[in-house]
Amino acid sequence: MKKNSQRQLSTKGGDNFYHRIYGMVKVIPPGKVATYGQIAALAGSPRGARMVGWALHVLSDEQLVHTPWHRVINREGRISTTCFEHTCDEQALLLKKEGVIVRKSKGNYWIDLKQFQWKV
DNA sequence: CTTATGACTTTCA
DNA sequence: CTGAAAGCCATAA
Repeated sequence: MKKNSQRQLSTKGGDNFYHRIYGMVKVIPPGKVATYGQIAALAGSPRGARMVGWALHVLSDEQLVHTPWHRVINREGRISTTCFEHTCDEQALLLKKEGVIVRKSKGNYWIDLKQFQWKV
């Protein structure tokens, strides 16, 4: 039997930590933000930051409404992908409404993690 | 089943 | 300090 470097049967296990990620994101209080690594660590995978991004990426529009994905940002306290589409603008707006100070710098939004990073 | 890529993070030089 | 590479799990082809 070869050692599977990558899990082909990803759907195996039943309890996908995807749902855990969603739960963590939903637990983020308003006016606070969390990083992918933080959510991943809380979800049980300290290095699963990418999965957090994927998890949010695969979320349906209706799920996005129930999930404060805008409170999830990268380690720099900045929005990833250099802003996908209008989503970044919406995120910044939502965060501002919650009281989070979002600085705009050359098309990128920066958030003060020292002040707004969600701490358990 | 294998290869490649991704809303990321951390470590080494 | 900056830059490059590896690591991680899952999805797509």
